[in-house]
Amino acid sequence: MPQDNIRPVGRTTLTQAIVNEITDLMMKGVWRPGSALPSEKELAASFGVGRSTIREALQSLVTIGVLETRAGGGAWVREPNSQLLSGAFRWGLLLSPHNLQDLTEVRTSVESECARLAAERRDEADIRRIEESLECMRRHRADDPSFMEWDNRFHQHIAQATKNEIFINLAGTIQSIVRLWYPRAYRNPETKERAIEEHEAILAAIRSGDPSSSIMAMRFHVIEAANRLNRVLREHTETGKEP
Amino acid sequence: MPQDNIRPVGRTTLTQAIVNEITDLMMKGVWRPGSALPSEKELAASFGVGRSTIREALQSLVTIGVLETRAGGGAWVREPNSQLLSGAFRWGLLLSPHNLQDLTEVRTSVESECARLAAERRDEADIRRIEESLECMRRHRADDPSFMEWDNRFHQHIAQATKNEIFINLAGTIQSIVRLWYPRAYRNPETKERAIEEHEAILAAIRSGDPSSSIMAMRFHVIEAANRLNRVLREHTETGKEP
DNA sequence: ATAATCTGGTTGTCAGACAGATTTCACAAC
DNA sequence: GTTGTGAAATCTGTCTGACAACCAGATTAT
Repeated sequence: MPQDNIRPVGRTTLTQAIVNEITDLMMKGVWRPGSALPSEKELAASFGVGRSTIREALQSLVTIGVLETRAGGGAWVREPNSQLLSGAFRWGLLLSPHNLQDLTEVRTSVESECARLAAERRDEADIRRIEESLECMRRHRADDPSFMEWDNRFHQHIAQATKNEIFINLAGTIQSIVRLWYPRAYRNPETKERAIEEHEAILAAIRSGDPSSSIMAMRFHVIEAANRLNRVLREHTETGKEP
Repeated sequence: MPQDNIRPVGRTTLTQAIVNEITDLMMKGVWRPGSALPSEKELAASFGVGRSTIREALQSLVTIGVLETRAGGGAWVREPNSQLLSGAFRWGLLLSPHNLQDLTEVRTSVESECARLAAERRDEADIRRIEESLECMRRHRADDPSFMEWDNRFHQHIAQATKNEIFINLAGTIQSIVRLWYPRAYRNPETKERAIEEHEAILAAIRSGDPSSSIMAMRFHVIEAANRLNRVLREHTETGKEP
């Protein structure tokens, strides 16, 4: 029997190991959002490492936005707020087309599932919020930043209609990444008109409560949006530089 | 009218300031992917701070995945890859509250999509790895921790067969959360036998390259596994809260 | 009761030290 | 000229100790 799946050769630095330990403990619910971590000295003693190592690990989590520290006041697990999380990743997103394709696949899957659940669970308030977003998109079709903002909210409100916290969070993460890219797509004015049409179809499907047509409408929209973006990127032969 | 907007007061720590400086320089193209950064000592001198501060900043960027360090060899800017994107999802999931039902919904969606893509893209090596995991599950059906470990790898190898790094990471994160609940499900010995049968069906579907039957097999398995777990939890009147 | 002050613990930052890894480079061997 | 070798210089990984700034709660003074 071939030893194909041995160990991923856990060779790593102590600091990164501590980061993993801490995040594991957070996932296990030992430290949940809003609660305080032990002091650096205690952590160092518990893990059997020096304080510098602990500090490097904690600072990593602060930079990512998972923790918050106050000089003299300890470290705290932050409340979930996808906004700030993704802010930390802004600089890394000089995507290659390959990354964009991976992201599109995930987005297609997650958002179409959101659309399905939304069709099954939406209430009056959900529909109203989604409608409003769409209406605002139409009204601001001339103003790119506003348009994108309402486009974003449209998708976010659909996620909220699922009443599933994790989907809401996933969709929020996706939106905040997608948002970094789409200003470029708007160079082509036709983009926005098509987007509005596709959003109308999605809204109609969710309002009628039909899961499978909601999936299809959302799927179509996400894939088409990615195609439009790809076309713009290719035309400008900008090798995907600054956001 | 309340003074809502008085406090920008950007006071921050030196470490975080250095993180911003470095990322700014990277975005300006001073340090491009593949190039090496100055040594920690030089950076400390240039920025006029201590080496610890520089190290905390660099380690943050290593954790995020923007940099790579080699002991004795310096720090390098990494090529942009999907790991950055995966991180965003991972940290988001870490903070969002996870109850079993929400989690099961998300898991069903993500893993069945993985199964679909795996059926379309799997190569010989993928199939072999998945088969091996299943074989090991059979061999360790008496040892709960080992069994769960191989169960985990089975799912992980399916994710790998998608060749989509974001899905691989997302599935892994979900696995590690799910893993917190499942030791309890094994109190019922029948659980493991059923799991093996369901895994066999998934493997067969993926091996035959049939996307839709792969989706169904995975969907069935995830939902059934959740049902079994719920049954155990209810018997023990442990309310389905956090682990 | 309220305000001022003290106090112990905590984070932010620095400096120095040393082990282990890596690169460099001169030098020897073919 | 190319390749292999080994030592030196450099770098990161990690720990320890130190001190200022800071925060929260207890104590004291008004």
